[in-house]
Amino acid sequence: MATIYEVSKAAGVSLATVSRVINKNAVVSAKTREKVEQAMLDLGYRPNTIAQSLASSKSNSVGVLVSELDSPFFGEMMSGIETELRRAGKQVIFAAGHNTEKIEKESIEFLLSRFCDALIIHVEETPEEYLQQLSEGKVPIYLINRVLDSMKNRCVHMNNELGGYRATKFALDNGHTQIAYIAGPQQKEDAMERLRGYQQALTESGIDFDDSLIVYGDYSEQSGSDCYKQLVDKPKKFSALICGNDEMASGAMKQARDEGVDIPNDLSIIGFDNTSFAQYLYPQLTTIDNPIGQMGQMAACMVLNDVYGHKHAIQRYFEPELVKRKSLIQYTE
Amino acid sequence: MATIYEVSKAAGVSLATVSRVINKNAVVSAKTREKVEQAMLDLGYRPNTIAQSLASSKSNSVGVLVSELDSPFFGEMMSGIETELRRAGKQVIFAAGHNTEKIEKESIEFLLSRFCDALIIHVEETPEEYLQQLSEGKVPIYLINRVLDSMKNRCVHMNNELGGYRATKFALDNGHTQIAYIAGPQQKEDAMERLRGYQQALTESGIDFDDSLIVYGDYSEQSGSDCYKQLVDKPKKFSALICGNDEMASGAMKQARDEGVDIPNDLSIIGFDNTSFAQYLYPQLTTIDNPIGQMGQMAACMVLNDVYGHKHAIQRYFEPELVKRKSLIQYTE
DNA sequence: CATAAAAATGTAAGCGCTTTCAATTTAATT
DNA sequence: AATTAAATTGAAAGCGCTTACATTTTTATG
Repeated sequence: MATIYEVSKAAGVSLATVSRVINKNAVVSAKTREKVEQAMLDLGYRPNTIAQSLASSKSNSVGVLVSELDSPFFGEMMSGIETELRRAGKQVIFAAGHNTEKIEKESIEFLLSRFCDALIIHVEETPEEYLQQLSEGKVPIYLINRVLDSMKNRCVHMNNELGGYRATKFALDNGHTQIAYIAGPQQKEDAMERLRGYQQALTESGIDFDDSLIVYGDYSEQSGSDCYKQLVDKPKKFSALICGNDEMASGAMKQARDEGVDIPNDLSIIGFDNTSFAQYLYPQLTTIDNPIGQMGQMAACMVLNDVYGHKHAIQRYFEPELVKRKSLIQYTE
Repeated sequence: MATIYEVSKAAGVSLATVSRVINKNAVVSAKTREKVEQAMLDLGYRPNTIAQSLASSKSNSVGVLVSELDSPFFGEMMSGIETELRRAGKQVIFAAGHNTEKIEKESIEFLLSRFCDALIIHVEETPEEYLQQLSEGKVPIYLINRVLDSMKNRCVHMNNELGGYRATKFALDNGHTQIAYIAGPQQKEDAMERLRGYQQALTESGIDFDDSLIVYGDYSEQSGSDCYKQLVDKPKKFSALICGNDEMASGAMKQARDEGVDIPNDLSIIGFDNTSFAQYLYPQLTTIDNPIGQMGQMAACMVLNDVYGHKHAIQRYFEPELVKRKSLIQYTE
């Protein structure tokens, strides 16, 4: 592989000049630029990124921490990030935190030890203080779906409450008034926000919401089934069921069907996230789209702007949209 | 950040000695090792991986090319690879090829330009000649689900034919004799292998297989629905349907249900791959497990052995197992 | 034209590590 | 104790690039 030295020889200029045309950061006369470019072409030269990194103390790589690599949700997020960063010639390093504080921390440290220029992270378990402390370090960190006041301009998030609201509003608009809710875990902020949206929509419609129509799962499919059972055991009836995510919606649908209820004719269901399998369910799941891919892309753009001097338009706040499919129909007595 | 130089000062030894204890590749007396280790601890020293790479011309990173980052199948594969490589402190760089020859090539070049020590790739479109040529280059490449004679010992693959055979055998064992098959695209080798397994199982059971019970899709869910329609339009009846992958199985199930057929009571269905959504389907899909996660892990182990001198046990060949769930039942007249 | 200012280019010192080869210390042997 | 072999250690030359600073060339100005 040709080195910058050979290029400089071939073009009859100095190392520094070649470096300048590579990096386009200092002015080089058109004539010499051409000579150099021709030489690079002739030699099939490609800069050694490692040497560039060492000399410039920029690794041109950004670390990304997700909970799981094999999840439709994080898949979309990774895809959004990778597309944007690769277009800019940056390298992306993914690591998985497996929803464990210890592993999340190790992953962050692994990423840092590889001299990432920035970190984009979506973590559940890492305490705020640690993030805080990290954000004061040399490497800028960007948060997805988590907002710390002290670093607001490096957080991108979605309005979960609005999502819960829109799901509920849609059920109400379709004539449902007895609407049950399977919420995510109470200690998760997003779960509580979604639930608040549900409550708000009901209140707004003048419907007293009834605590007995709310149960709490853990976002897993199994818990969706379990919660459904809890719900039907209660005296209170309902014609629509809103779930804190698509997994639980799937579990609830299965359980309901096993108990002989016809979806959507006997019961309407709405999920949340618009995970890729939502359309594989039967009936196809009406749900709230979580624009996680776009959010990932935005985080990437923020990194590109802040760290590499690009000028992308930035959006830090996203609103979830309703995706109408087949699991909810008009309420009929 | 402390450098190796400061460590050497603190320990009262030379740079070379510190380097030796870091890399554990040359003998250092116990006494000096201790001194150095203490110094590293005191200074919170961590080697600069970039400098290490430049000096050793090893980047300690391996590139991985998948078709999509947001796919359950590749998700599992990536997860298997990442787990194994990170345990070894190696960095993984993922790139997506999007099933396009051009992008696959660009991705490979991107990975190469980042000086990966090895490449693990799962590509569909890249022609054999290019892979061939690549494999003759400096950077070793490892193939998943594709076997080139010239580099057999760097390929890991699964017996697709056996998978098709086992699916079909299971249907036969459950009394089905009229078994339809929705195959993947004819130009894909794995699709044809799976189909061959189907044919072999039938032949072995003394059943003439009937070409009119075989239709070809493109592995997408939509094509599963379409193929199902084609199948029922034909005069030939069938009590079981085997699909070349889970997506098409899902499509077929949907279409069948829309036409009023009850699965599995009227029709049994088997998929292939055991994608994560297979258990979200209703009824839960009986399918053939594709151990893609393990295969990824194995590819990682091979890299670790060949490139970094580890000694992992290697398995290059995998057999797919049947996963019994609820979409196939005993045949009853 | 002479001169100063601006633009372009070159020189050379690192970036933090690995590794070859030589020098030194230690252990083994007679 | 002298000699030799083996085991440790150190010195120094890179790895391929960036960049501060110096130098040269070009352009502008009076």
